[in-house]
Amino acid sequence: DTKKAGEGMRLPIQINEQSAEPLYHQIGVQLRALILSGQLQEGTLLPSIRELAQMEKCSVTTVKRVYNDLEAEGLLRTRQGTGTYVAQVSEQERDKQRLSAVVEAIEAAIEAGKRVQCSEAELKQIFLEAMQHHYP
Amino acid sequence: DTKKAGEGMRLPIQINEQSAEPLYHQIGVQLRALILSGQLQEGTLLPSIRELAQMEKCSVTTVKRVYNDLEAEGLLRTRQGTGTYVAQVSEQERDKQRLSAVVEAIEAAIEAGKRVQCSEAELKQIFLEAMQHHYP
Amino acid sequence: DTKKAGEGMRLPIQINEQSAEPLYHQIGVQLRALILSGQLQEGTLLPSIRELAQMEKCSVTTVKRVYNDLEAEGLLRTRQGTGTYVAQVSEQERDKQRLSAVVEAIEAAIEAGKRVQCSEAELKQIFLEAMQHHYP
Amino acid sequence: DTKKAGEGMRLPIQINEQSAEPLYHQIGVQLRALILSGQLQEGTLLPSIRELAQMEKCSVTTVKRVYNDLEAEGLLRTRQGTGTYVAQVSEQERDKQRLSAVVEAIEAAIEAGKRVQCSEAELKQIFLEAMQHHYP
DNA sequence: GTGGTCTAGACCACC
DNA sequence: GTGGTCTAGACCACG
Repeated sequence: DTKKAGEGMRLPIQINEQSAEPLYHQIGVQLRALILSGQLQEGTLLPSIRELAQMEKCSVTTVKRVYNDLEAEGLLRTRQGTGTYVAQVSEQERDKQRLSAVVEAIEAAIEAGKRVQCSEAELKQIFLEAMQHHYP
Repeated sequence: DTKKAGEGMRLPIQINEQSAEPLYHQIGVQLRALILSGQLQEGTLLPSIRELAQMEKCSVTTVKRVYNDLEAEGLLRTRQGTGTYVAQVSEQERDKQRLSAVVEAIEAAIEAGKRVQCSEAELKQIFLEAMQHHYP
Repeated sequence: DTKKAGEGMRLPIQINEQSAEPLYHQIGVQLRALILSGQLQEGTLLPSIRELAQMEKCSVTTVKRVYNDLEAEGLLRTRQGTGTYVAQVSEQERDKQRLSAVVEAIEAAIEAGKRVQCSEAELKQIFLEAMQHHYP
Repeated sequence: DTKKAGEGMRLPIQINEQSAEPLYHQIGVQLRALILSGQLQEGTLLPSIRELAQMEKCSVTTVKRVYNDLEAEGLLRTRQGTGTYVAQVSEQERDKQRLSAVVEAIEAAIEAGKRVQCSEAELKQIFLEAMQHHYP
């Protein structure tokens, strides 16, 4: 009961070559989000490390590192000779993890605001303005 | 008209040993915020590199890098033999820079939310909840 | 004097999908134990490679490897066209092999204990406690 | 308050070249045991990845992987430019982890015994005999 | 000096 | 075909 993805399966992952953020981290963040948001469902077969490496124009080792990290987090399941699958995660656990990165980022933003002595109103205004750009 | 800070001047800068964020970056972010928010006024004499290194229990080269970076940004000015001072910055320029880090952080948070397919309402709720913790 | 097993013969072999242990190894360990403990007697006809592969939902090459390994150990015998049988093994040889895996596992456990500087008493307590769970 | 280890610090780690066990795993198991058993105390500076690689005659990348894994487990703490230290772990957490590998190994041994239908007495005898060799 | 990332490629094990 | 390990070396970032 593992869904097979087509051979040419393409993950919507975008690499920003300009960014100082490490490659494996960029890929990891996006793949993690795809799983936690349910865009990749349980049991889905991911591209092989070689395929994804080719797609993202990076080394096989780099992709392997991403898969390793996500497996350590319990989001992926790897079987030698077979491939790498989206692991079973409890609905509860997934919901918990889904927003954790967002909450952290919001907290960080608010702390940045407090460091420059933003008022509550000032922060809210910045937030709402940014939201209008993203959810018009 | 350069105000002298006492020898024992202490900057309210906190290092988080646990964080993976580089030392020079942690210090830089906080010192920049102190200047941009007006907590350190124009002309104020900062602690010498050696003094600050001792206070923060880090290497002098680390502090040197921070002072260099902020000088390059035009926030600090170093005079040979006298020390490092908070530079003159136009009100307009300061206001512009003051919130830039905050805006960036908010943008990053919203993008993290979109990656896991947060709705507008969901994001707003997370933001407001976090705000309540910081501005009770 | 070779006993025939019915076509639908089912071996009590359980695959653990979660384990990182290779499939052929999981199957091999259990089949070997069935033979060495006498639960499968001399001359018994085993399921065909294809049958066992179907039962365990694995590849025929995996089962083939298991049969090959056990044949190399002298526990199985394959006759072209007829199938694979439990081989004749001297009582003495079987007794010797039966406990070898157990002894090895016990040794490994004790060495793990010594690495974290377990006392003799500590190790004995752990062992006895675990035994109580398995032989209540 | 981090204890400095002498430059030539040598860890009592033995590699078995014959074993099929991966290098990074062999090193990891032993280093983990040194920490959990208290032979390496909190704050101790470990050999640099290059030093340890030279000592164990393996690649820097392999050592890095070990340090990464143990850091992910919370046993090590790494600071760029500075080195790798034994992390602070609560007494309680350390005690819990210290025996977990041992318990697992004992469980595995007992299960191996049950597969070949060992009696309780038989298993106990094997265990006690093995103990006599290790704690004479 | 330290660690952090990335590569290209080798060789092996599993299915 | 798949993943798993390991290497040697490059280049960068931090203190």
